[in-house]
Amino acid sequence: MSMSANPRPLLVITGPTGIGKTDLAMSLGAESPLRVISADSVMVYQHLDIGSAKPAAAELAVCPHDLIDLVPPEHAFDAGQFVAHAKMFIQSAWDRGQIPCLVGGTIMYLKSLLDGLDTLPTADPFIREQIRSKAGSEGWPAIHAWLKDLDPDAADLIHPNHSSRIERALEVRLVTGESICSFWSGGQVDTSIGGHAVDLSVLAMVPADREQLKERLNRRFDSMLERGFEAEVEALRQRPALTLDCPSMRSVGYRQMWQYLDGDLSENEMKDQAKASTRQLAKRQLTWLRSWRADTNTFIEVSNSIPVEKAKTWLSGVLDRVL
RNA sequence: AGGCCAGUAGCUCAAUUGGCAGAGCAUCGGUCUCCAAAACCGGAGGUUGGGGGUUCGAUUCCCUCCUGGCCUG
Repeated sequence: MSMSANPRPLLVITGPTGIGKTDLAMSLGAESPLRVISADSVMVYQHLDIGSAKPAAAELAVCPHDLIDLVPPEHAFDAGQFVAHAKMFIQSAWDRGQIPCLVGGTIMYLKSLLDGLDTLPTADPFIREQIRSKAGSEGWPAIHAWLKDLDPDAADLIHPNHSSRIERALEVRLVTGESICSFWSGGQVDTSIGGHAVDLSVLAMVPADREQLKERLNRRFDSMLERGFEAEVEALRQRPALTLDCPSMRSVGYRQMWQYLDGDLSENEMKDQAKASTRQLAKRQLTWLRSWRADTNTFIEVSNSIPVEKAKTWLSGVLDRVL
């Protein structure tokens, strides 16, 4: 595939949960030929609406989002699937003469797409189930010892308690017979999309005051409850294949509501833990943003209102350059 | 009013016979190559309600005051 001479524009709006990414994208999209593509590991699931802060149907009618409501909640979506779908939607936007704009706070998805993912085998549900059931009876340090036996290089890099990374490394070793380390190219990944180089502009929204963001997140969860979040989870619980082990139900808020409906948490515990998990999510997202592309991203501070004018200035600067 | 119980980290609670005040959660920082709203690692945080006494040494024993809860009248 030959590389196009002219890079094609790709926008990203990211930041911690609840900072106003979606609202800002819709404001910008009203005046420019943007096509919003979600980069959110929870909005991708169907029927996770209130708790994922998904835009309302009326808003989506005005400003369509790709990569929302893509898979049923029983599925395990992952970074690899995100990259494949996102590339397709970005290409489609270009083909229509639109500017694709990734909007979301799942930084690992954005990083996987923009910095590239080495060619590793995809997730294997059967192998994972075997690993997990063994871990359930013997504990993760025992699985780590198993990995150390098969792939000492990978085991040395992974803490004995770090279940997800142990599982992945072991999975790759069992499926391919090779160490996961042997697949790492050290950044020599092709990051073009559909054969086109990407002209990337990232806008990162960060809170001017963390306490203010926390208060907003607390209010947002209360508002979700008022808008029927409990009923949403009740309805999800009617789906036979959906369990607390599914990634969709392990997400912030859904997990705690599920436990509350199971009778494992009191109402106050559910609220407090859901809010705390949301704050921790925002904290981890900010940790990502401090290091990820810290030199190339444009950071704008957000306090009480969404800084639409600043973003418009950023956007017009980008458009002048790329069009 | 009297009696009893309690008061230890932001919260819930440990601390053997008087012997280096700890844990979980929250909080803060970090890690991250296909579950990432996941999983994990690390740090900080205390005049043990106040004051006094005994003791080499008091969260622990004694006195007193304060606060909260329960019981009796």
